[in-house]
Amino acid sequence: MRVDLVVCAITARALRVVLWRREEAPELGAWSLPGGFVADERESLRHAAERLMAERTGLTASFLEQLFTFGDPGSDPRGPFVSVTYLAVVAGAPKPRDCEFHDARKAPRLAFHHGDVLKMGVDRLRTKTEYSTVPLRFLEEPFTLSEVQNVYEVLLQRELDKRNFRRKFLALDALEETNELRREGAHRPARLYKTSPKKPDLLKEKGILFPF
Amino acid sequence: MRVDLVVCAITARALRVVLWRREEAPELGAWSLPGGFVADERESLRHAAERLMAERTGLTASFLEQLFTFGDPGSDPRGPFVSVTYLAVVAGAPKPRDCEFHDARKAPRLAFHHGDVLKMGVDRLRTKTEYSTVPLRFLEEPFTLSEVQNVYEVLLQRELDKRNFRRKFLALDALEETNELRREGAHRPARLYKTSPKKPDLLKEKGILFPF
DNA sequence: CCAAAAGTGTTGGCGTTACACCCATGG
DNA sequence: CCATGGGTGTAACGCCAACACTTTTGG
Repeated sequence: MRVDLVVCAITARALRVVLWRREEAPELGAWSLPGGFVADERESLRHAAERLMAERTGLTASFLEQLFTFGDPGSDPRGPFVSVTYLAVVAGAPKPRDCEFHDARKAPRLAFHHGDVLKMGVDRLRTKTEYSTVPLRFLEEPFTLSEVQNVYEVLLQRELDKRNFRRKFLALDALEETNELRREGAHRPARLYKTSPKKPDLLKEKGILFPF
Repeated sequence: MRVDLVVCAITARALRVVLWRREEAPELGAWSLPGGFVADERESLRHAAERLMAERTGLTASFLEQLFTFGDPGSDPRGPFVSVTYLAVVAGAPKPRDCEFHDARKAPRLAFHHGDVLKMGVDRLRTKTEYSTVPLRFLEEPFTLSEVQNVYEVLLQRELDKRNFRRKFLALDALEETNELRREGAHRPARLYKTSPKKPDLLKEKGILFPF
């Protein structure tokens, strides 16, 4: 049983995913997603996902969620594998080890079923952006509201109105104001925020969403 | 590798799920979900789900979707299984073979992790009710608008306004009007509808949802 | 004093909700 | 003619989207 990962980060106003160049046949030299095998019958799937993420990329996920389980034996030339896929979000702009971040919209053709997995991961992320605070996981704490808005704009692929975004996002009550300011560059310093400790990602309470 | 099923139907204004009484240890006599093992490495997960559904309940799903893959070896006393779970919807009010429909809100305690699976299935169904036409799969075609409204009311667990429901649901353009009428009982006959052939279940087009 | 990003309120339009009566039929 | 569920339109309200200027800082 395999675990395959869609590992996402946001840098330079674009969504990036970790790709990996295959070093053996079949599809030698093709791009693929990082992944590997569950160690043995005693390892949980989630543990395998965390372990493989560390082993393959050297990164730690700030959000990790099961995506889908592919179990169509004929679809992989390497053998009749079941592939459990995970979506991972990484905070900040780290450097992965032994692999590269690619712009999610300009990803090359991927080996095996990995193109489908990537699409499913990115779609899920974009959908969640509309009704959850998962996008906050792309940021290192503390962060500014402008940084939050930037993450949402990248994921939703459109610009948002600053005043509306701030009013609406603060109303979610998902953030905690700090007294610190970030001063950088020749302009007014920005107030810093942290995620509120005991708030879930889901916003089903009031059907709150982001249809700006 | 196991496949376990949450099989749902709606009868007598309540959501029902198929439960199965275990006939062997451990948990002999306890209620559980229908399921079984994937036949061999050549059988796809979806095929296994369809096959086990037929074998265990004698029913055919009008909607079948993968739910989640449970892979925590310590959680099942029978062994270190991976359990791929599916959500199934059955149209009409059929009689399952060798098992029983229970009211989803009054389900007894279930064996193993099946309580979690049931909750996950019912939650998913209720969530999908708000932004998809999956609930139509509970109906045999052709159906009346009142029957559609009844299904949505059962799933959303509240009453909906008849005029608003009709206007909004017809605007989805997910139904096809037929010229037939259903005449039953001492009242005006109801117009019959079918699902529109080429409409997807998802209504992401216009962010349409059901916050009545 | 200039540039650059942070921060802040109000209004009009549209979509949602609330609401009551007539219609067609069988018995 | 009576009971039963089918079928239909409008008006008030609230929420969403659009919009521009002041503040604070570094250089």
